[in-house]
Amino acid sequence: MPIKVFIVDDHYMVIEGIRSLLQHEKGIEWMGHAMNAASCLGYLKQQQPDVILMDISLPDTSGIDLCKEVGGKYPAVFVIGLSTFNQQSFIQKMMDNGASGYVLKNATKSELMEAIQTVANGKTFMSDEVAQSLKSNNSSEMPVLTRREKEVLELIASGMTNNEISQRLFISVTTVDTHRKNLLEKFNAKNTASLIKLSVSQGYL
Amino acid sequence: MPIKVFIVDDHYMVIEGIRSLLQHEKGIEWMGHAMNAASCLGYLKQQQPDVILMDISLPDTSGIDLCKEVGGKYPAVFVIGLSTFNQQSFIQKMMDNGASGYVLKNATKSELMEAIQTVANGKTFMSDEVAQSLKSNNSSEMPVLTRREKEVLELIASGMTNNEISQRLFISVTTVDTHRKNLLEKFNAKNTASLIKLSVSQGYL
DNA sequence: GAACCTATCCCTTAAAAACAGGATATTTCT
DNA sequence: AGAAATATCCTGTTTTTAAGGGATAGGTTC
Repeated sequence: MPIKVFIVDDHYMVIEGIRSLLQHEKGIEWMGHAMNAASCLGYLKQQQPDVILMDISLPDTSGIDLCKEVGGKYPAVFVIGLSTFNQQSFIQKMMDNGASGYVLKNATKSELMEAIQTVANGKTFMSDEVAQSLKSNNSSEMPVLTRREKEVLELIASGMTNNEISQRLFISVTTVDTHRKNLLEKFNAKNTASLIKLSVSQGYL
Repeated sequence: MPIKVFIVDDHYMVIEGIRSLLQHEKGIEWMGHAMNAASCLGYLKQQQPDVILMDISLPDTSGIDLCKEVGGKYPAVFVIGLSTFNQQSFIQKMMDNGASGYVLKNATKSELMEAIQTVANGKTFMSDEVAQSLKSNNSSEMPVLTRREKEVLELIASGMTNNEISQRLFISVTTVDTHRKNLLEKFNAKNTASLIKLSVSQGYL
């Protein structure tokens, strides 16, 4: 029984590439593709593949959120994250949201095949490169932010002062300052400049 | 006479995708691919294609630098920038360095074909989406930074204070402050936070 | 040689952020 | 119900930035 594979990616060339790689593979049944989250969910109402290759960046919802939704509604469908970025932040988020694997877009055919087969069997697959970057950087990376902290962080990045933020959020300046203090601590940042740099590079902004 | 096309991209799936799109196209001669700048330059010593599709992010040199080098050594070879990012910063840099076109990785087959044919005729091609994002964002264009300003910008982002920067660069604190002042003005930023955010998102950091 | 850019330096003042130490509600989870 | 996490608020002090004003010297370009 062949493994049914579906792909969600907004890059036509990547879809085409994967199709050309997998189409004539034994053991793989090519189910088609979607170019955004909505059409993926629409497709899943009709048919369920065994494995979905899912880009993390999609035009409507992010692959990270889509992954969560798919996992909740269709537990039998396994998701493999697909991305250009070998960044622990994205990989971590994707796995936290129920992905069974993560493959970079520079993966070889055999790597991709291995990933699909492994995941279809209910196991977890991660290419060596990815696994390594996760290990090397899992010590103190990626703080967990509260909703409010994220909100404040975004406003800081947009150039607002504590005073302006406090007015926008209807809270006191001292509260904003506390959130700021906590953000600095969570990111282990020395000041605003490094805070913003770190949060952008880790995918928070 | 078919147009000779070569591709430089470190993503196997994209290479595969483009090959599958172009391989059987009339008027296109598929020359092969390179997965990094070095092997691209090596290939060019032997043979010159008419058009190179070039990813902006490569493992060794950036596509932006490679583009410049290719343009200098082989004026008859036209380069089309290829990227996931529809970011004015990259597009601008690529075009400044002599690219004849810019295509996103979600381009359709016909768009890609049009790009190749247009560029092979010595004209410039830009997909609508890209052209639009260039137009929409040319008001707050990319500021031109001096060497010293870039240096200071990086040190600011790393979390150093003016005092620390001045010691590192062996200049006075007031000088650092002036550079900072100029940076804020050039980026039209209100404060450090937005300065860093803008410079990261525009590819300076 | 004049105009222009770059880098350097200086001053002042007010605003903002960092740092240190709290306290008290309100959710949320167990 | 109680613990833990989250959000809120407070009072200080010290350091850092922002924003305003200028000045000088070396280099490049026209």
